[in-house]
Amino acid sequence: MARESELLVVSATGGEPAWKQRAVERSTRAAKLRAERKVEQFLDAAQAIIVAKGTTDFTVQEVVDRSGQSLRSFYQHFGGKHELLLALFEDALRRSAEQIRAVAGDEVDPVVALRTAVRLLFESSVPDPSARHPLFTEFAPQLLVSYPAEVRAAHAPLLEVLAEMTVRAEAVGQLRPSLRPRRAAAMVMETVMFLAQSTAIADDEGSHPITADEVWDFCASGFVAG
Amino acid sequence: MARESELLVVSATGGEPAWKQRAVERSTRAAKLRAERKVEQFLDAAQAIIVAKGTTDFTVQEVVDRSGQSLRSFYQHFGGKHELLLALFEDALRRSAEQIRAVAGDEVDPVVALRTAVRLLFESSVPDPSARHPLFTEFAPQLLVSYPAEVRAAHAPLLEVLAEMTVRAEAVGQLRPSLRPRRAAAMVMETVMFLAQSTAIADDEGSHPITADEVWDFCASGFVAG
DNA sequence: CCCCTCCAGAGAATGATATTCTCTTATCCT
DNA sequence: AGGATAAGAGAATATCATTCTCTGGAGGGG
Repeated sequence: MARESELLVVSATGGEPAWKQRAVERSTRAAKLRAERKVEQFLDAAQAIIVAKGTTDFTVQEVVDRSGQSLRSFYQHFGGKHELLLALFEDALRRSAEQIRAVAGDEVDPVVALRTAVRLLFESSVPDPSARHPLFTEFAPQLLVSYPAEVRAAHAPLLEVLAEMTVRAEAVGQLRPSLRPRRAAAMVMETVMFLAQSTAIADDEGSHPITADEVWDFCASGFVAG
Repeated sequence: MARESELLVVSATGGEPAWKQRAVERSTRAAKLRAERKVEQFLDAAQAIIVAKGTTDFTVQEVVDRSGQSLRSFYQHFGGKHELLLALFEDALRRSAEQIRAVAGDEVDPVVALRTAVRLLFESSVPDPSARHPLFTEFAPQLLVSYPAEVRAAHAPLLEVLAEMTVRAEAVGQLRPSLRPRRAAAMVMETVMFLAQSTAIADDEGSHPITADEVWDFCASGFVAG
């Protein structure tokens, strides 16, 4: 078996022999590229299905069919449907964070930046059948109960953007003194996303449909000093 | 057939004959009682399973077995599993509303009452494996996407309690002027429940676990005048 | 008292999905 | 080229929810 000589070489060089490292690296890189391509095909297919059906109630089979690949391959790249959803969710949140940073990143007044961020986030999070921004919040709740850690990880980029803003706000004395800035950012993020979600429960009679401005108003007077 | 003479009698008396009305009434009342007993057995069984397993991922079969009844009967009393969940959810929220009213109902200062309400609601909503208060919020998200109207209805009693408080707060000038009181109550309710939910996503490293006081603090400075 | 109807128990049948397995074919690396 | 590895096709399995069929029993009307 090669295993033994490998071990000997390893102990001689303190690692893998260079050629092997290179080979493995090349091999894994190629494999990784292939895998990434495949994964993206699955993600694209799922995304397309979601916008087409306006819901996240798709079957794995649909994704497989649409991506022109096989179940076999799907389960080779994803631990299960939940990983696909998580990937989509993560991606959507990452893009949302980027968008926010792009639009509000160089605003000098941190409170103004936060207002922009809250509005954008709210609008991205409201379950809107118009496809521009994928309705990624619809499945977040389900994931939240089953995979809290992963959801937390997915939230990270967004939390980062908001935290930068609340930190700046604190620095210029615009944050209510008793609040830790990151804590405030987390609460704002979750509040905005969840309130956007909750618009689903109340757009029948004229009473409810909460707006981005209301949400901002509600959050803001919770953490803006004064 | 009896049908024809029934119709004659009906047209003669402007309704059912009294004996028949009574009989039907007695019969339907008995049936209703039986149905209620059955329904409660199912609800109790489900409740017990939830606290036993610490999750809402039970099967209908488990509920049926535990309640000592039959699938047949289950679907005779519930339109589906979701109705069972909804019933449980509704019940839990109703009880929570009652509890809040009992504890904070005769507090003169509406802001103090609201603080009590927020704390109680938060503590009832946090997914805590300790069984005292059933962890009813876990399945709310799933229901929210599928049965928004029913969820809205389930929220009603709680919303009512909070709305009474915000209305009183407004009356004594303790509510931020730009906020409509019922709107504020809705946002507070949803924020508290959702933030309690979100504690699930972050109780690993020492950073997160949000407390009831923090949530109160966050909400309060959003709607208390000044 | 007997029959008849309706309720409900037991559990098999169905249907939808996720997940795994088997066999075979294509692809890539050395 | 040759061997490993990925991947396609799709059957098999597992898990549930939901429905169906058959059956027994209890209560009420004749």
